[in-house]
Amino acid sequence: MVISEHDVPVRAGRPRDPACDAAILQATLDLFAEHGYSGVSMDGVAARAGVGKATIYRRYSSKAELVVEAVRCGAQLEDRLPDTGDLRADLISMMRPLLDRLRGDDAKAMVMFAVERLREPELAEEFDRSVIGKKREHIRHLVRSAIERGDLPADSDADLIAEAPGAFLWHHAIYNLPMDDALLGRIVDLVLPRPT
Amino acid sequence: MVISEHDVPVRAGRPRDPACDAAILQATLDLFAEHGYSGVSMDGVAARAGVGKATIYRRYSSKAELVVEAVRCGAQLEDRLPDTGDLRADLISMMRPLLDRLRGDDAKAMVMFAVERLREPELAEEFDRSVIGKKREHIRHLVRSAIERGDLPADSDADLIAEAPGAFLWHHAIYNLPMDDALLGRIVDLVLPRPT
Amino acid sequence: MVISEHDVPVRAGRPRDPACDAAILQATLDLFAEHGYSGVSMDGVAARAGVGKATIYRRYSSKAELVVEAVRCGAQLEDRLPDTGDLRADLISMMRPLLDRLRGDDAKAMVMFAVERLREPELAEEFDRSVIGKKREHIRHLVRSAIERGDLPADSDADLIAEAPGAFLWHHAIYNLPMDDALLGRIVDLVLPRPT
Amino acid sequence: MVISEHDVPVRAGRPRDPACDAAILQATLDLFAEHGYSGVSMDGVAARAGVGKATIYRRYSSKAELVVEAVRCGAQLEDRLPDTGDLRADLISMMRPLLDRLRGDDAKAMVMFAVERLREPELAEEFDRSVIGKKREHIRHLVRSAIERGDLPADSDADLIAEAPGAFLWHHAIYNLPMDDALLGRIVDLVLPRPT
DNA sequence: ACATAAGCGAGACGGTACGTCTCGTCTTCTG
DNA sequence: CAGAAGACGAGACGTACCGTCTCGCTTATGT
Repeated sequence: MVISEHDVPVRAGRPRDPACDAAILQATLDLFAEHGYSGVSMDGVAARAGVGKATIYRRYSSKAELVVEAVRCGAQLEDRLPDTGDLRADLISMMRPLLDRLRGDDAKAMVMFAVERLREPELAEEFDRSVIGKKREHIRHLVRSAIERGDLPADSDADLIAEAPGAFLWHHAIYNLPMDDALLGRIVDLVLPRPT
Repeated sequence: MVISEHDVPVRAGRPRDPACDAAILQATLDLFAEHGYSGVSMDGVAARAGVGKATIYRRYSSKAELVVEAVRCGAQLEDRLPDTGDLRADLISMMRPLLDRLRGDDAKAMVMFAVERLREPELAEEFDRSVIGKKREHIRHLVRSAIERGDLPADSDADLIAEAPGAFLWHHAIYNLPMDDALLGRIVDLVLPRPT
Repeated sequence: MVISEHDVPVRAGRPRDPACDAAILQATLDLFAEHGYSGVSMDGVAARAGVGKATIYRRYSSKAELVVEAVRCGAQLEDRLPDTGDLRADLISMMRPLLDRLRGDDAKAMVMFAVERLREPELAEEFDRSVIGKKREHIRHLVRSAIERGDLPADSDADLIAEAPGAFLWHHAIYNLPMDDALLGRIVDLVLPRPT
Repeated sequence: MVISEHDVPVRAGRPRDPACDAAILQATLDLFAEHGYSGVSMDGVAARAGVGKATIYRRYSSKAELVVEAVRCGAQLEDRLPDTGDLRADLISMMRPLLDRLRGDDAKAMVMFAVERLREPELAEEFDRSVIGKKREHIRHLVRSAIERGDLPADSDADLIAEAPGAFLWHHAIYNLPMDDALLGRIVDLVLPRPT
């Protein structure tokens, strides 16, 4: 029996040092958190990571790409998709992790990531498909289920409701509007009919 | 006899050349639309406008300020702030120009501006103060008036309603969701109680 | 009467700062003398001269060009061309300044200059015509005069004798052979018949 | 039983590949002739020779050493050192190969090598020790022998005569002076007393 | 009427970051 | 173990840009 040798192409030469990967990303995240995007300099990252500049450019072809990747990796964007039958609760529990991140230390990083998403079409597609898309589709599914159950009027605008969580949370994050815990409730109150 | 010394301060010496103002802003807008914020360079603007750099810095104290002003002026963001007493109509009429621009040829520039706003903290403050702030405040005023008139329940979330137009429109623009004329109606339908 | 305004083209803009010219050349010479060609770095020159790198590159398009020019200017290559009727004395007095320079602190710089001469054909022509050429031609003239006077045999190889001073001195300098005062006498003794 | 451990040290393991030696030197010479010393890069040599960089550094400890060796081997600078008892003939026969090379296709490489020798101190030492030194010393030996034989006056300047061939030939090559066959005779005629 | 204050085009200046390149070493895998 | 491939730390190179600063000239005002 032959093991498929195409899966890992067995690259010749010395393999990339994983410790460098980590050091670079960590240094980038640190500098980014401390001084913002323009405060990240390649020489700075290299120095802080104890790494040559070439070692960075071997992995990322530009500062923008480096920062995006650092943030993406640093902020593990994987969420659960709940479906309990209680639309309000499901929506709130889906919004919660995003709210937390947009409120925490990673906020800048998150926003930065959203920014680069727009500058790199490929990144956008990948991101939308794998992260945003699923959540949006799941919310649409939840809303339609609620309509079928009779919890929501038949003429509810499922599509627009599905956009509301992302739209409001990002909007608040971007414009530095208050991001307290009550916000989630206010959002569902606004876009869903009050339960009688 | 009264000398109006406040209106136009009657500066001595040669007055600023209005043609320069126009040339500078136009060159800035062109470069911004073509290459984004970082593609705008002061030397580039000066060259394209046929103007010395000092002439630019005499008007704007930094690149961020210049770009903000250029986009603001170029996109005519000084919209009318209607107050007819019909909240639905007022909201729709306030959203219309933004929708049109986000749909039109300037869409790219608008989105890029929003993007760059996030990359450069200096840009963000400028933008928020001069562009966003007034509209948001006006919508809040409209909603509160509607509540006072009894057109809206007393417990309506005026603040959140005021965010809805911007939040949804930008969200749709950024994620390439449909931007048809019906969108405006759907938004107000979602966040305002249906008129009985 | 109209002064011809074409002579000095009245360049627009701020004129180059002569203090920078001086500072740059001096810093270059210093570093070159201390650490050799590879010890000259553009950042180092800039720092030592208290000048931005752009200010250097505005004047010299590369490190090589900068160093050549620094050496050329620093080592004022203008010599007298004596003609006393005493060939031995004339030759020695023509060799003396070159010997001194090749022996002194500028030695490295001189050699360096000779090197760059070979790398840049244009520089070579200019140099040969204005500096080397004249001296070589003058020596040929002196030798021919000596032959006419009968101080030298009629079949003397004037051309080769004219090369001897340069050939030997540079050879000694390049190969770190002794450059004492006696050398000049030894050279003329070798290539000129001993006076009886 | 005696094991000859001195002649070929009988190294354990795989022996060095002679094909690598050749490929490395050839690639180095090619690059050197085409782009000069600074145009030779270790990565470039490795790529062109189809060889790993370690394979080069196992043979030569630095770029300077590699280039020196390449030029020395390529130009076959290990000339014979004749000693026939006829000083004129010996000198001419020692100059001949250098003249030929300085006239031939390798002229550029030779001159460039001499040039680069001066730019990189490391190069200079290598070159002088291994190439120049031996020949100079041999000529000195020949001249002293001629003096002992009485073919040359006792007060002849052996050291300076020993420099003449190199000094004049390189001087002519560098300054594009005529390099015809007669040159060799003219040089010995100038620095050696005519045979009566 | 003419000095003076300011605007203007051009471009030099100090500083800083970028992205590329090379050197000489180190690390892996294959023959 | 040699060799091919190539990653690694260090650091110089030459470019681009920012925001400031001179130049020499032009244009209004105000006395």
